[in-house]
Amino acid sequence: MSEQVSRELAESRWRKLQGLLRQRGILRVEELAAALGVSAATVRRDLAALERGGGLRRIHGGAMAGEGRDEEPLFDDKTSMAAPQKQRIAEAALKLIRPRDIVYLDGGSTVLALARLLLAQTQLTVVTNSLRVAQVLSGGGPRMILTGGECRTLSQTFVGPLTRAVLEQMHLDVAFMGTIGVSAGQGMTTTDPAEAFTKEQALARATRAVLLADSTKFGKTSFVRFGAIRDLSTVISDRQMPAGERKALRKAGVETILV
Amino acid sequence: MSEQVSRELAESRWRKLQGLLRQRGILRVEELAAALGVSAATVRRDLAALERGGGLRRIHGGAMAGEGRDEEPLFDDKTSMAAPQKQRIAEAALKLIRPRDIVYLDGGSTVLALARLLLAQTQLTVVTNSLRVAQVLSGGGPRMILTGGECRTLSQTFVGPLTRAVLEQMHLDVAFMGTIGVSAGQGMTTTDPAEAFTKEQALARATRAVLLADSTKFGKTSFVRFGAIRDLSTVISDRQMPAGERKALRKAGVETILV
DNA sequence: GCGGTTTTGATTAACTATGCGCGTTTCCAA
DNA sequence: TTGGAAACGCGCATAGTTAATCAAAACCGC
Repeated sequence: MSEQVSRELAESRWRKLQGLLRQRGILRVEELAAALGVSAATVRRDLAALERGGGLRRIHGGAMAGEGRDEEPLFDDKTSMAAPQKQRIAEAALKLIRPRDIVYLDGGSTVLALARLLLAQTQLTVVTNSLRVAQVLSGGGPRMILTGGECRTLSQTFVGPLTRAVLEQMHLDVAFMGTIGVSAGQGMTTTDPAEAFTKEQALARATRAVLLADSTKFGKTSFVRFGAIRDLSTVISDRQMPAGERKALRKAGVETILV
Repeated sequence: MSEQVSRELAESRWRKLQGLLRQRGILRVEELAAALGVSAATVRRDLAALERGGGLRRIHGGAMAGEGRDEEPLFDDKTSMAAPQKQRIAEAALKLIRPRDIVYLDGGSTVLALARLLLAQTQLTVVTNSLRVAQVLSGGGPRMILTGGECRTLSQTFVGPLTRAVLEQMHLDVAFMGTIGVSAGQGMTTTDPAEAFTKEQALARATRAVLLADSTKFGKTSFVRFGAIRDLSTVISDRQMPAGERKALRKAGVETILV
């Protein structure tokens, strides 16, 4: 170490760190070290300190934002950290948004990636029933309205009659939906009836409905159905999407974007 | 030392120092020394004095602006333990809750401390308009219902007509409220009209209303009033609470608990 | 001016934060 | 299940920061 005249203060580094985490959701130690200009050891120490404070969760190889858990089979670190196609799907979805739209964001990790991209927007209004989306957007960016309702622990979303009552009063320009499974025959399906009911409400209130579903979701069927293929305006997926499903979408008049 | 006649008085230096800090948020000791034209030793002495006064926080290598604005103490074990009386107030509040109550939790850091204590309960229903309370309770514990509405960035709470519509449908057994200021003459006051409106809704829907306010809140008046002393059933504070205020509470028939 | 007090600046010893090396743990894919 | 690679945590060395001490300068009432 020769001469680091004005080294950064630890507190301000923590701020940056938390900011980065909020923005990106999940980051590896090496990325943080590079972004902050310190060694990996220091990043680990910072993470340990901040974790004690409760502002983030550490995982092997990095850290993730927020206290919210991940619904799905406990994301294993590497797949979710990489998750490049979810990111690309989110970026494609961003292009479907017009400056002053009222946007609905459903739960699910792909939609969450879109939420992070919306942090930079300020003219938008975002409506959501997802606690994790709310956390991401709570610091600023677009106007954010949460539907409220009863909290479903597993998915970290709000559902039930109160949610319905709030959604009924709204008009949505475009709704971005996630799903557990989707197929030409069964439509979209998810695990929980209350969740499905809320999703249907959102679909019904929206002028355009966009499904964000990576290719692994196709052909899968879960427990409860929440709408048919023809309710959708657009589907965004990746190129591994089965050809048969794609054909069915075209037949139903649904635009398909592959990234 | 051939100094000028008009040597700077310590007090005016303090004012400059605090001004700089507010402006920049975070500064290192050496920068301050240069800006003020004194030695680093003097700056440290000043910082130590001002920290005792509470106007700022010292950190290794410098100082950062105090909690002049909203409190978001940037989770750090050192700072979070800086409020033992808030913890004690929260513990006293816990005793007022009965097993199957429907509990409303307002925003504010003291109420947040109570939320953490409720994590162990499972029979309760918690209603809140605070995103941070929702985060704390999202992992489990009591049934949690969020009111929804538009997100106020500064306080991380949800307010507005949607919030009202949801609250209107509810009955609450006990509401735990925070406040910016409270006094016998002015009642409770807060900074934002929409926030105040939501607080009034909650007060109106609750059988019992409990104010959690450490002694520094008494005698303070903020911008918008949200209810009178007599709307409260109980006030929980610490022993430094002014005697005059206490007398006024007794006169209004409000129970007072000091921890 | 003159002692006594207060404030400031310099010096130094103790402390804290950081980076690096190394042994241990965790993860993942044969 | 097991082997290898990546990630982790700990100890140590170092540089930067702080608190303690002391002396000089400024202030103050007389």
